[in-house]
Amino acid sequence: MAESKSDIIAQDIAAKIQHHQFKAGEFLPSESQLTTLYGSSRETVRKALNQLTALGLIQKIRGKGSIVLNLEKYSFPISGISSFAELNKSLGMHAQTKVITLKKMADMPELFKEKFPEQKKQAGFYLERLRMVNDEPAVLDCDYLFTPPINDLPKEAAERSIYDYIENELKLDISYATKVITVEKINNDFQKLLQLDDSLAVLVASHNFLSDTTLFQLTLSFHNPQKFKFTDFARRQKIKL
Amino acid sequence: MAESKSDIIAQDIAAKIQHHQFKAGEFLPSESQLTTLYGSSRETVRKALNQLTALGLIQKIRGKGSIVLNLEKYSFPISGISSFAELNKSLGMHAQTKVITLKKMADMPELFKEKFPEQKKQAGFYLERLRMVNDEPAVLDCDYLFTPPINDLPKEAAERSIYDYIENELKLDISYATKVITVEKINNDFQKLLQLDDSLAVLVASHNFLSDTTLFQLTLSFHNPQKFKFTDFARRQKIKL
DNA sequence: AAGTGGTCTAGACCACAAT
DNA sequence: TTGTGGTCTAGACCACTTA
Repeated sequence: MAESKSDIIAQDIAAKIQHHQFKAGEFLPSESQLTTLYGSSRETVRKALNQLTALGLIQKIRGKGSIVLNLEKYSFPISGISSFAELNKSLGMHAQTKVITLKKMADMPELFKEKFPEQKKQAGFYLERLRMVNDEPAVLDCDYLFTPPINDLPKEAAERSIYDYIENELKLDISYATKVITVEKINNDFQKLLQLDDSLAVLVASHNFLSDTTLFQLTLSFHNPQKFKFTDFARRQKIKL
Repeated sequence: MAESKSDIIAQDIAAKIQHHQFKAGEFLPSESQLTTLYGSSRETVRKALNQLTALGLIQKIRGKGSIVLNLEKYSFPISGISSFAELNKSLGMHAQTKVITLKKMADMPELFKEKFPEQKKQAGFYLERLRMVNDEPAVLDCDYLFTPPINDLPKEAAERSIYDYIENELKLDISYATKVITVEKINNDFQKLLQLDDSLAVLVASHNFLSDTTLFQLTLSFHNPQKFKFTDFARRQKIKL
């Protein structure tokens, strides 16, 4: 992946925090110590530490040092764009994916036209998957992947991880996403699939982009409200918008 | 405030994007141009651009330039720790805050003990506020502010903005927060206050910290599900956790 | 006074895009 | 080849904490 030196340092320190080699509440080695430890310049070390700060792994305190934050205590943040497959791996849940629909279409299905009215007609793949956690339906994921740049989508990729397929097979660079979380009424079919008593579900709607700003995927995730949990780590904004 | 040079540059460019002086889909001046424009080194300009990248205002493309992203199109992200008062200002909604309860306590109310069972007994201020948007109840905010470091909390501050009070009067440095969003049943009192037909509400529970990692505030925000909307901008994670 | 993080600089070299 | 962003460096100076 051509990782930079600062990424490697960040990765290494992150792993050591995860494995409690650096413990919560304690200080990391000082920047000058890390500089000699990793054989790099101070700015490079600082770049790595800034990544960890943004993730909520550490907090830097001027004059004192970088303290390791207690993640587990406040429910660990799952931010960034994470796919379902990746989520399972990092948490250790018994999860399963059932592909309900996978088909090529000349235009988006009605559901997407309704939820994303600003989108123009475009060919793509429609994918519907039910996510089971501990053998109970938890999430219904509906994806629409635009056909350029996604020209093919094998069923195996849909069952395993489309992000892995897109990044490693198609060599596309997934970069960022905008997400909107709301509570909505859903249709009977979906209600049955999710085995809900009520018609209300949590909807996470997202636009997903490549690094060249191409919109390549729209997603509608319908969550069982009882099982829905979204955690976030946020730093106070310096820049006023 | 002691703003750094890179913060000023970031602020300035952000403002120009907001005012459409730099338009969505177009490129910013190149880094070397910005360097001469702001009379700073390239690394300082890059630091500013990195902030804008993290916020989702721009996307950098190697060999081409930094492109301004279209925020409005995909519902503008309100991330970071934002207070209700600040939110109103940046969006332009007619909003109002009614203080229902404000009292000093020797220990947390039952509701907080239930939702934050890991917390020990500690004195503080309990604050209950109803947020009205367009004259309809939208959010019920319940706060518990620990008494060190919050030793006093005037009613005016609660009505206006406790964050403004904490930062500008008490001179404390609010730094980060962890948030968890779930859907929960609420009690009858809250249901009436929010004028809900159903007993389900969206709960945003947060731990709020100062820059020295002190936990100073717990918040339980109960949202009317019909009016709830949470938007997020997320970049793909390089570091695996 | 010594150690820590915060900021800024000037310059170097690389990778990629456009021509 | 030229211009763009990506990374790294060595050094400087400042602000804060601790002793």
